[in-house]
Amino acid sequence: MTESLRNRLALAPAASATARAKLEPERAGPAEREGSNENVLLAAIPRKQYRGLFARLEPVALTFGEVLFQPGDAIRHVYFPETSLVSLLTLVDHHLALEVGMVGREGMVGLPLALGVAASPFRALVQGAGAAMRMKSAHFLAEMRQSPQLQAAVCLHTYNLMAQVAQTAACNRFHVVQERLARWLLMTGDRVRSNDFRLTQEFLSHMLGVRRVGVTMAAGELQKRKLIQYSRGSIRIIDRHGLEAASCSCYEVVSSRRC
Amino acid sequence: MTESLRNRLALAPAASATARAKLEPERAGPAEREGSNENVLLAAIPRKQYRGLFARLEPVALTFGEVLFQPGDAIRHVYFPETSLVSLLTLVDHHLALEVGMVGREGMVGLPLALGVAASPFRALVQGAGAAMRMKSAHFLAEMRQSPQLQAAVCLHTYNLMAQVAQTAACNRFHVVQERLARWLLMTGDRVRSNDFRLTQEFLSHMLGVRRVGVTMAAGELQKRKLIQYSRGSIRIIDRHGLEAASCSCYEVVSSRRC
DNA sequence: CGTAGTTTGTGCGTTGGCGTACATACGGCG
DNA sequence: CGCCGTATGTACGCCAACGCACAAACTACG
Repeated sequence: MTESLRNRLALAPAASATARAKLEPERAGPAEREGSNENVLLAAIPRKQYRGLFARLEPVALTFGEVLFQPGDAIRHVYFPETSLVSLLTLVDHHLALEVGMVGREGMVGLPLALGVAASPFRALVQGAGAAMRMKSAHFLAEMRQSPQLQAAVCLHTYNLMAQVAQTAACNRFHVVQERLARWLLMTGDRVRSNDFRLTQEFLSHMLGVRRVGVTMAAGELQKRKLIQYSRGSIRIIDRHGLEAASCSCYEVVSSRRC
Repeated sequence: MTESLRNRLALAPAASATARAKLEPERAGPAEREGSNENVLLAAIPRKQYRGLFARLEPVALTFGEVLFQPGDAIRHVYFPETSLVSLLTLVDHHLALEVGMVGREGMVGLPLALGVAASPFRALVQGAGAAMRMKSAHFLAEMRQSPQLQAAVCLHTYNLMAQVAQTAACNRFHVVQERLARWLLMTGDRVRSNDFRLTQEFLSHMLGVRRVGVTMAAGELQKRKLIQYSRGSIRIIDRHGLEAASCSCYEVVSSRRC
């Protein structure tokens, strides 16, 4: 049964329609497109160039559970999350998925294109609904050629992502579920800049690559320690400092690299 | 005891002097620098440019156990392995190391420099003694600016490395030691283009992030199944096909990406 | 308001790997 | 040749997580 559930999620990872509809719909509006919610990579582009660029950027509202790429898919658009959050998953044995990185407003989805490869090795799954900008692949490549600032920002993001993926690898190897869960919640909280989000334990189990029951017990323990609070698909961080203490050192390692 | 051993290796991962000396010394000579042993990235540079480049390339013999970078170290040189093999390790909790990628003649060590960051997040540990070319960081950056071909090759390698790290992450999460050991041996064999190499189980345990005893048992099983043969620091693959069957699917996933 | 579907909780037995300790075997060096 | 350091093998208790099964609670919708 667990197996079949995993299978379902791996092949059609969208949540149920009802679950989708209620996930932070108010964040998806294009109203907040400006200001500090702007994507960091786009912000790196000088304002003069940006004016021309703007015509090629298309605001999109990403919905929870949406899959932007599957491994091997041709990359037609690149995405620049603003208030949204995208998970990068590695698939293995055709039915298991593991999150290896997350991309928010500090990065982009479709990075391989910048490296000259038109296919992603990951599944890109929208994990936090919200706003993003997107651009056709050809346009993005043209912009890259024109803007050294964009190139530099993309390179830095590539470096950070690589470091994040590697740290996640080690973390998954050495740390127990509870620590990893705490880290995941903190990192997600950082990126969506909010302390509560809507996620089921089932979903979390696929991110962390463990059984759903494992999440239940880890989350139960964290709740008992008054660090988080949750019920039926919503989780709230109520003691950020405590949660940092409960998480493994990987959290500060990754988040301190933020530059 | 295990702890203290790990500690020792983490802080001073060089093997004993005797172990070092005997590890494939004949491969380190600069004699084979030419031809199909050449590094793939360097090979991407057109021969005209290469002539000028050559003056800035310095042949070096990498010895087993040598550490090229520690995490956070400034990158002074970049390395282009030819017959040598370098492991990239993520350190965690100050005493545990885990291999997240390996770089042979298909890549370079010091990649972050190409991304505009002068520090590596990894430890780079020479895992297969042999020849390499190296270049001062400043020279490498200059070459990058001059040669679009080199840029493209480096980008492709970045992509491949990212995919490899991610696959390793998932592999470490889902597969048992025996499968991972088989995969590791195959990947190493591919890169040094040989079926036997000199490595202790202790060393392997740090690559795979498991106890030495775990390696003993996994290797014992593989030997019982006539796939490998080993004794006192040397391992030989005697049935490549069988070993592929015994390894997890990650091997073919990663090695098929080779392009 | 009740029912169906989703989400969370609990309870097994099993297992792969951990930490530790100690025993054996090999091989280079005096 | 014999010794000592290094490498490998074996053993034991332990635990986190596994796979599976089913119970309980909540919510949305008819």
